[in-house]
Amino acid sequence: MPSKVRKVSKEAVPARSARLTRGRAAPRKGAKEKWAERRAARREAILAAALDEFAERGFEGARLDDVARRAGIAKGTIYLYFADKETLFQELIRSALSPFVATIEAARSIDLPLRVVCDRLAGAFAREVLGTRRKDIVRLMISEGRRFPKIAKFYYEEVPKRAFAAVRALVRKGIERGEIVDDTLEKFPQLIISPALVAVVWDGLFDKYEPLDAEALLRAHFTLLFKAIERRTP
Amino acid sequence: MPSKVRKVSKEAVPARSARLTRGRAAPRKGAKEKWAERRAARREAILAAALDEFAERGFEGARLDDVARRAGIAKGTIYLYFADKETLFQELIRSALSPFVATIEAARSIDLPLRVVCDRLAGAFAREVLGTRRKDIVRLMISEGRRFPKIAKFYYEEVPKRAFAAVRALVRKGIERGEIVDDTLEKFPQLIISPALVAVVWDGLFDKYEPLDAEALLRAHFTLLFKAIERRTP
DNA sequence: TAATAATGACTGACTAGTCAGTCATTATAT
DNA sequence: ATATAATGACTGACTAGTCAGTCATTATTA
Repeated sequence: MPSKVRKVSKEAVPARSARLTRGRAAPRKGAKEKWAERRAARREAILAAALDEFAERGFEGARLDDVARRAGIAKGTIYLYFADKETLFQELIRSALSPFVATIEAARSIDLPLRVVCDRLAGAFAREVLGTRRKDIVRLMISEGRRFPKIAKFYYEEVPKRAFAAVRALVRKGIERGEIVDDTLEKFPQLIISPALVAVVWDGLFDKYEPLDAEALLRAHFTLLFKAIERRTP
Repeated sequence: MPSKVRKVSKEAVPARSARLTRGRAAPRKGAKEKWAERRAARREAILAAALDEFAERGFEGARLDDVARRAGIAKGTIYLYFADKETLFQELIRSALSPFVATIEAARSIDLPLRVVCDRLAGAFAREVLGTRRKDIVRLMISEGRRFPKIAKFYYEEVPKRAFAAVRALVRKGIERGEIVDDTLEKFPQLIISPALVAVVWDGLFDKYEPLDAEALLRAHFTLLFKAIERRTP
């Protein structure tokens, strides 16, 4: 860890981003719900700043002073929205996961050839995870998960458990339709996503030394995989 | 992070494991080299303690007071062997890697059918990495690597770069021999090891909720993989 | 006894979390 | 409409505690 003297990181500071001051002409709306909206917006701002900070320094290394600076607020304000550092971290993971789970559940019921579903998922993963801050969430889980059993459990229930249930359902359907003949993936659904994990880890660790085309990797993976499992048509 | 008050962790303290005091009757040996030996042994003890501590708490979370306690020495002693915390971490990775690299290099020149080599490597990985503290080194690299570019680069040069060179050599040999017909793995050697990475990450993160038989996973992986790439014998 | 190794109390920089006080906004009274 | 009061979001200086790294002292060895 660059034990350098810590830079005072003025970065990304939208200089005192003002209080929760309304900017737009007030539409028909009770004062109460306007405040609720503003609180929600500020909460989001803190979470966004926290993602930057935690992704950059890890849980222990992250400083709430810097989260506050990134969000353009005072440190005390964070504690009006989150009980403590750990709760902030937990809520960060939780909030990032909820939209993702929906995507997973949706995949279960797609009614297309398995091969097509897989190719679409590969694209979606490259676009929606590797191409966004979500990859940082995955990385944070990998890096910090062991030290936060509660969060790890929550993550397990929300992501791999659901994702693997979806994989199993899709594989079963593929077998019933006669598209594929091998049920290994029902036993080890991990085998379908493992190159995706490699892509997440590789990126930002070795990418500088040997760039990796994640989407091509996933495509190659599925090409090999389907050669192995699909009905042979010689 | 269990923000509990930090337990004073008396754990694993081999109660004052004595100074560098010789225990055994002195054999024929110059005083100089005896000292060198003892220094080396103490160095190892510190590194072992450091592995425990870093693996448990991560780089930022690790306390050198605890490393010292685990090693049964005083904190100041650590500084007689390592310049600072970061150097200790770096040397930990470095020392754990050197024996491992030899294994990788050895694999290149094995002269057996590719399938057999792969099965052996799967077993070796399960035994020598997943079954030992080495998996903690891999995990540490995954977790902390981004924050230590120098160490990440070193790791890259010593492990994936060499390992993938070996994979490429083996694949080429397999093709020349007519054992396999697909060169995807030359382009993406990551595909051969990705389930191993999954196994490392899964273990100690989700293992409690859904145990994973790593060796079975790797065997299933190679079975599928070879179905896809080996010469078809219908 | 001299030289070297080890110790552990200590320092100083750093940070999670607190809280008394400020001030923009909203509600109420005139 | 204007003045006054109430609200509660926000602030930032402060506390209490942590921990990497130092060094004067003590122990061991030759």
